[in-house]
Amino acid sequence: MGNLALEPLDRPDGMTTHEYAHRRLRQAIMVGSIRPGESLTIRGIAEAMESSPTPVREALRRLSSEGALRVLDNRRIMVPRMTADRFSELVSLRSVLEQHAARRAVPHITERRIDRLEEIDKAQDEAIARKDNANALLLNQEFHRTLYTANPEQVILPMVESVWLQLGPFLGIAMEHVAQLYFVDRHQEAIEALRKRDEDAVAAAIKADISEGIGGFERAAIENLLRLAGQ
Amino acid sequence: MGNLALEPLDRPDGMTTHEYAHRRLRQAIMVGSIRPGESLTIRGIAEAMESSPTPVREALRRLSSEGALRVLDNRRIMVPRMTADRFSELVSLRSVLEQHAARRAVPHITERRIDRLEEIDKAQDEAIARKDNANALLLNQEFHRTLYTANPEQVILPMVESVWLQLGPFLGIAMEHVAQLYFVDRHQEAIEALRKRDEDAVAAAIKADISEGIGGFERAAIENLLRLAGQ
DNA sequence: TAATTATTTTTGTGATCACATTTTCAAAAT
DNA sequence: ATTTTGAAAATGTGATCACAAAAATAATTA
Repeated sequence: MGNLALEPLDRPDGMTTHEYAHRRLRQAIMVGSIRPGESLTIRGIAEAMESSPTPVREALRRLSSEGALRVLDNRRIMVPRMTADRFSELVSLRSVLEQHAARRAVPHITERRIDRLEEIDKAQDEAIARKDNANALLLNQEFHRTLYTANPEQVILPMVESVWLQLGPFLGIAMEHVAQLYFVDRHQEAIEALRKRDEDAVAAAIKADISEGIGGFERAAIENLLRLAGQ
Repeated sequence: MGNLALEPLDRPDGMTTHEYAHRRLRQAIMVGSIRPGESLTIRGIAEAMESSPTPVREALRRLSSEGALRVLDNRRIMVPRMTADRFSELVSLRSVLEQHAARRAVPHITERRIDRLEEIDKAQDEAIARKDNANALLLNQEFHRTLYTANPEQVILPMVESVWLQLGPFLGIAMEHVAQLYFVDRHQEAIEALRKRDEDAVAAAIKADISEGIGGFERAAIENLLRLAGQ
């Protein structure tokens, strides 16, 4: 045990150990680098990041509250297994949640922020062009996050990120078994709608972006992927 | 410090200390018995429930991930202050989230469960009749929870409960300053719609239940209440 | 050989301690 | 009287330890 693939993240000083552990585990899960079903041990993680059980446990509690981890009756902790049903539940929730977040952002959006969205989208296109899946995924997230945080009163974003976190492991599996991820980009549509402050059009663009993106996986394809991954 | 109004909850044996602390704090926040802005100390809570810092800290981490608590830069922990903007953000999110949860529950609902909903609603009506606000609130929550958990794949409920948790402190304030809470009951409508398996009608009933219930507070009334409570 | 039991190891949990930071409160200075 | 400075107390944090439960391994039995 102990061979946990946690790439060391840079740690701004002043960051507490439990916060660092949280970030590192979170990222690992989000990118799908911890296999669902594999059980995590507190001591194992503590050793892997050269700290002690106390802060690691705090990080694990947070992640389980965020839906990223599940605590079994045996008190074992693991990344939840994905099923086709859960997947479709998560995707439909993501769609509803992000459409709403987008709508609530529109009244607060500034031209400067729209320009920033434009830049992020361009960077994402470049990442896609050079087949850099991982960075394309991150830039896609940043696009959405930048849009939603236009709203200064942020109660939705943590929930959106929770959904991303829960979908992460599946993306990891997909990236392992599918040579090239198919990226949809409705971002230009969203940007145009934003410039017009057209809430309905923005929501429509986000909805399309999600349903044609991660929502585009057919049920059969999902079950196939999960079977391939031995889930 | 120290005099924390935490009514002792019964603790099933086998329940861990941090879980117990989580439950107890959660309930206290949900009912609004911890004043927003008041800062919580780990040692204070530990002392109040006769345990030690370690499990309390885990409980606090979970609660902050659930949006019930906020960790300041000074590392102080408090129940977030409510503002009119945040309130309206939370209510609109609640509406969207619960409409969706209701829709996704409809295909899985059984007659038995609808009967159960009927019973809960009756109990709530009785609680309202005898002006038992606290229990009416709890029964209302149970009604909604019972509806949404018809869906076996539950990814939405934690988020719904997070919203409840964030609205809790405001309800506490409202109950202090308003003699009698005005309860709306669109539950019968929801039940009838459920018997017909009519998703749109169910969602409409839930939407009305929320917008006429907690959503019915006028902005001016909210600001007034918050001012009265010294927020 | 397969199943059962016993032993050993691993693991989660919570209390305690030491340390650094922050807060609080009193004394001194302006 | 107000601000500034200093000491004391309180607080968050993380490492360590002891204990109980669980899992893994070895030994025994059928």
